[in-house]
Amino acid sequence: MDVWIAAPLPNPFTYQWTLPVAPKKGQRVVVPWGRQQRIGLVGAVHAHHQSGAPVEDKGIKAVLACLDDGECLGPDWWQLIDFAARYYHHPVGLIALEALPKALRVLNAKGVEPVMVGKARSHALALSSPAANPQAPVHKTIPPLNPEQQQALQAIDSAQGFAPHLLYGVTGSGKTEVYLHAVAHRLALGQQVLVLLPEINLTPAAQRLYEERLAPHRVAVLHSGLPELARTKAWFAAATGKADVVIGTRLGVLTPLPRLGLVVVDEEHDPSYKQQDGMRYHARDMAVMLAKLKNVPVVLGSATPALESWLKTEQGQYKRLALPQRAVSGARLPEVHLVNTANFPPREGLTEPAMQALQANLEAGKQSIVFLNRRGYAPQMVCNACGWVANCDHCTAHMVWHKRERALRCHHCGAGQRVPTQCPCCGNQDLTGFGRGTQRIEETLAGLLPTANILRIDADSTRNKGQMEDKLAQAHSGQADVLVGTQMIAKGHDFANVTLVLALNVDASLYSHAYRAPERLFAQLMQVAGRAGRREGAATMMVQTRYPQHPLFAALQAHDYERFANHEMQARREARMPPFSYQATLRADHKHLGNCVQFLSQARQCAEPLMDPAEPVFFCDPVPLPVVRVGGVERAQMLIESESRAALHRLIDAWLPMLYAMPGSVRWFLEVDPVDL
DNA sequence: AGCACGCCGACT
DNA sequence: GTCGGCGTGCTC
Repeated sequence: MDVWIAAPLPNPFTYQWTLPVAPKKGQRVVVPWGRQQRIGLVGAVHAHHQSGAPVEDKGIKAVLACLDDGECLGPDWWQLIDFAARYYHHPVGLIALEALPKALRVLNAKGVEPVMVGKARSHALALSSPAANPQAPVHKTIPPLNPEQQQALQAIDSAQGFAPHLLYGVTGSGKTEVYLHAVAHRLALGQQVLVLLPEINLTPAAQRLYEERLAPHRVAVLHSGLPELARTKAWFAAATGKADVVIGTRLGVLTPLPRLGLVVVDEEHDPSYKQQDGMRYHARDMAVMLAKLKNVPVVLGSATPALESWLKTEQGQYKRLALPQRAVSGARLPEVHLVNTANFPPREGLTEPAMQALQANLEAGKQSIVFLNRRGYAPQMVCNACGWVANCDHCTAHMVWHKRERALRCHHCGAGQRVPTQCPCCGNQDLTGFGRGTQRIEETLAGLLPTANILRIDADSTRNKGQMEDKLAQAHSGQADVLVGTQMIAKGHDFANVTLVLALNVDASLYSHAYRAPERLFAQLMQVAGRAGRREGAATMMVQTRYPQHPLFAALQAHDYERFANHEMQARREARMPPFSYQATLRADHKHLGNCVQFLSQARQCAEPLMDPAEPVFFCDPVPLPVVRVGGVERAQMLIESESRAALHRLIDAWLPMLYAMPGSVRWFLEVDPVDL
């Protein structure tokens, strides 16, 4: 019988089955593996094993124990795992075992667990009660749905079988209300719902909301930040069908959900849905496949849909449901002003008009947001005497100065050190920061607006448990006058009193070599613009830029995603870029870049005889990554492209065994549908 | 991925 | 003289 092990190997291992109970696909088993014992998952059960009769084969080791009845990991789940393995060309064993909580995939030090048959395992881990707070559920007034929301809801509720929807609604148009009603509808049918969110930060508020509105239904939350036991419990609640709503980040899509009736992917355009290590899957795409396999509807929601999703609505593959108005009457999208930095040279990163607007908004008792997608105090620390720059020892990158923490930190490998008191090169003590991050803008604003309460929200200031919630509470209560932050402040939060948004440092994304950079910037600016003017009254957004004539800004000023999407789509169509072509990359990592490049060149040579002129697949030259060295490892990659998805995958399928057979110590992996190249 | 074996530098 | 660095090879 086949057993999958968590190892980067394309094939399962074959074992004998000599246990008294019959084997079943999905069962967790303990097998001898080399010098160790490992937990594996039963894959295909060969015909002669069905009866449970032992096989006389001295060369093959036997399964030592079986740990459960395999009920949790049923055929539906395996279909999704198999799909992921085929589509992302990643080993089944790694995908399947890494999708399980650690407690289920790693043997504990005490030795082999007892044989467990039946549902014993799920009872062993008691579920926590649904609502953590015992007080009576608060029933706030639920806003009535406007006609567009009702129409969208109707479409989702009446959907039967697989039906993908794109809920396209401006920020503040009440997408969440539509989700809640659609979820409630499925719960009433006795089904489970999976709700995916792009970031861990967004889960506490969502959990509160769903629990409050859908009580007494049970809500489980799954993300990588949970303590091990909490994650295991939530996984069991989902996998045994005891949880009705599963709110999760991308890993949630790999959880078994036996009663699944609806999938929701909020902010479906968000690049955080793309896993950036291990199996580099896109959780949104996996969610659509999950819905297809389970034959249930799926709702992708966004104010600025990914071009991939938008194209599918144009081609009729997804049904587009539009929410064109803000749900709160009187709430208006902010007026967008562009401040040309050629005319208003910034001082400490801020232009005169921006400063005046912040000052005026403070005096009016309103809140402002300053958006800057760069954390730390300064992205570089330089010596004013000799020009020395603090670089990371392990990466081809500058160290970022974190003034508050008195540290230099590498944002690529995480290495840190104390801030030097003098230049290590010339001994000069005049070391300064070059460029600006959120800490420095916070400091500048504190000087310029001495009476203002300034709050910084970024990955550094919200690292500790509860800090994010604390900061959000201060923002909501009105205690904070100015919120300085990275994209973290742009996502999902509903700040009632924000009437001014200032966006800094956007120019690098306008003419970037990364072809998706404008799409990303537009989505971020639309999203952060959406934080303002959520209640009645006027609101303003200011963008400091050297390129105010860039077409992206015209679309932003008109709050016109469709104009932007049409423009961008046309450019992609003409350049035969995704979504009009399909891509994969082969990445190679090694201590020496030369070995990476050589490996990729050889890999390309291997692929040559596999080429079919009728279905062209193009191999680009191997190139070093923009940041060549990270953590002491140098990296290169090779882009592979085709206008036929099938042709691309056929080629990779034939190529993969050759890659596995290539000698040498270069670490490699394939990435399908890469988002940043 | 682990985990062993194996061959060269700085230490009790 | 060893401890341990990570290169390389194997796992039914």
